[in-house]
Amino acid sequence: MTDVAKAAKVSLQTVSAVINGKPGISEPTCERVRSVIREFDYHPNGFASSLRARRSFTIGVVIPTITNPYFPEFVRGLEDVAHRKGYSVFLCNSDHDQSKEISYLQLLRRHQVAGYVVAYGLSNPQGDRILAELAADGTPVVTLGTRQLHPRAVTLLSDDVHGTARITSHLVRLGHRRIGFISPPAGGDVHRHRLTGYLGALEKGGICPEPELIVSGDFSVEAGRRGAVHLTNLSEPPSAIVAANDLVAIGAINALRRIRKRVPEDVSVTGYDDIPLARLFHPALTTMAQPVHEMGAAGMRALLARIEDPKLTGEAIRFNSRLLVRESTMPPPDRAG
Amino acid sequence: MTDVAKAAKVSLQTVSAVINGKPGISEPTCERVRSVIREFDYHPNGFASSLRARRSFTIGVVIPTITNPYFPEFVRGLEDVAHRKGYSVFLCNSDHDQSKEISYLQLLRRHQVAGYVVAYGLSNPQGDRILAELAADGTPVVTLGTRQLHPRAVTLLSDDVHGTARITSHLVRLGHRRIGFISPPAGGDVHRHRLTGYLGALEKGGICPEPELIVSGDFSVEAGRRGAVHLTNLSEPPSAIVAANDLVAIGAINALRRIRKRVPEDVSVTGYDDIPLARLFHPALTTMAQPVHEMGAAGMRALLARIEDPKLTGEAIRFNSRLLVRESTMPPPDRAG
DNA sequence: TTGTAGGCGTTATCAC
DNA sequence: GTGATAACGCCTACAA
Repeated sequence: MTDVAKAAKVSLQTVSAVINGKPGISEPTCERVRSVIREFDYHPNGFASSLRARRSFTIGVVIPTITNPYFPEFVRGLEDVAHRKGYSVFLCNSDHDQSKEISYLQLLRRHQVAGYVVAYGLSNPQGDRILAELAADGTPVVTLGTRQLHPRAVTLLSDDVHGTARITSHLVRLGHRRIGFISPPAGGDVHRHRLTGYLGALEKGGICPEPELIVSGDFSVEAGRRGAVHLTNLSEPPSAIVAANDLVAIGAINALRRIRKRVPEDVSVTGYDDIPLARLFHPALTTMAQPVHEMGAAGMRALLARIEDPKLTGEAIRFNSRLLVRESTMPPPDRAG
Repeated sequence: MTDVAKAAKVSLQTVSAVINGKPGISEPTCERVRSVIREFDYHPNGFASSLRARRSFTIGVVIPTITNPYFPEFVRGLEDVAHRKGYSVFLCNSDHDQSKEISYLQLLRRHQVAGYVVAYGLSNPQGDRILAELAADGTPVVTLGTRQLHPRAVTLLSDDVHGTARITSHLVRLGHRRIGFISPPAGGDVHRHRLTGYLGALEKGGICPEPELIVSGDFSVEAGRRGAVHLTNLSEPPSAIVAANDLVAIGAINALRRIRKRVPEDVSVTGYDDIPLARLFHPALTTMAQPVHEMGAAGMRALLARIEDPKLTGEAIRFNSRLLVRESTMPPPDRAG
């Protein structure tokens, strides 16, 4: 920068002003500086400026895994608004690994990111503590999850209880009485909420829940496979399966097909999330659509608002999911069920 | 850090040495410093250290869109090895937008990333120039694409010509004579290579290519839909379709299903890439599997090697794709064709 | 508008 | 092992 200033015969501060588009520089000077910058192929050093300014324009984002198509959509939502406001996103995959999540959080802290977005930090006490500390210190924090970590943090809440109740009820109304449930990872809040919704819907339909119909899983295709196999091996297999998400549903349908069960004729299967491929799948998935992209966008808007104005308090933003009835569900083969 | 040094009654440099795990510090001192760090809840400032050390441990990665499941796999490959060596990844979605790609490249340069990985910078002259400059200056650059940008850059090459020839030949051997082609974005190298492969396979099979069977598209589901509709509306529709990738194939199959064409009974469809869902789809996709994760891992290994030893020269790493015959292809309905 | 001085939090380089 | 001291590249002030 010093060289540029010399070559353009202006002061250092003028160069700085030109680079940062500050007012008070005459047009010809401005142009001359710019041309020298091009000529020297000069590029400002972000470290130095962030160090000095004590602020950065990058947002740290931690998600479990970019490999579940749900998250790319969410990240796009975040990015779209961040980029529009001149911020960029530092994305980290925790891979459902608590220690990795923590090490990324520390990495982000070293990078002095301006704010944090953490999606489904799966009941990680240490990680939660770090985030709560951060929030307490006034660093803007947004979480995608089930509960508010700290009064100053923003939480993106999805209506898991209601959503699961909704899709289970859809099955009940169709006439299903034995409805299997492949659950989210045990121990997490999502698991608890979803289970509550499922049980509530059964109760409302006058169906007595059977423990053997509830199989524990996670959010992977593999969990869907295993769950479906397990459920069909029951002496009295279910006529419908509520899967933890679309990936699980796809895994379940796949396993079912292998053992010559037709979906939905023999057994209905529901997903959750409405990933882009859900409607393209065959059979197209009946699922609860979450406004993922919008959740990301709203989360980033809330985060940036708090970066610009640190006095803003925390809040919980609720998002409603929508039941999408497609091809993977129908009345049970035996309506007498 | 100064505070920590004072409180632990040691010199600044000792604290620095402890943080960076440098040798030459006695165990008790080390422990004392660490405990003070914890007590103060001190966190090193990455800007300052990168500024001073003139190096950073982050790698800039630019991909077209995280929304195509091909890229998450690639990114995971990159990340897995980067993380293992203490580097982190700064991920940017160019969204197939040239100006966005350039602005991200500049952003990364400001962030002084230690190296660049750019995937399919789709024939962006300005972007190519920036990368070539970077490579010329000795900054490690890895591209995933079709040609080497600069003798010092590393290029991850996939065998598009051969791969497309391979999968087209598969269709020819099955007895197909009219084979549609939904192409990658026109004008790009991938387009040219794939087309070459397709035409070569036809020629080898003694089939005269028909321009009307070649429809231009891109890498989206929508392109598959449009392409399939267009092809089936031909007076003599093809009995098989070679799609640009799995997403396109899925779009095509979907459109076909809507107009009551069965896949593969009425028309065979092939994909490319073998995204995770390809084998789960119904019908499971016949496709060319690219070793995407390995490509990412190898790319990052090559990049880190060049960061550690700048004298290393560029190279081209070739990856072979594998034909995976699954359910979406079979002989044409009318073998007389 | 310009020049100069000082400091952001580290690390490198000395001599001790 | 330690303690000073000088950068790293940029920004803010303040006086000119």
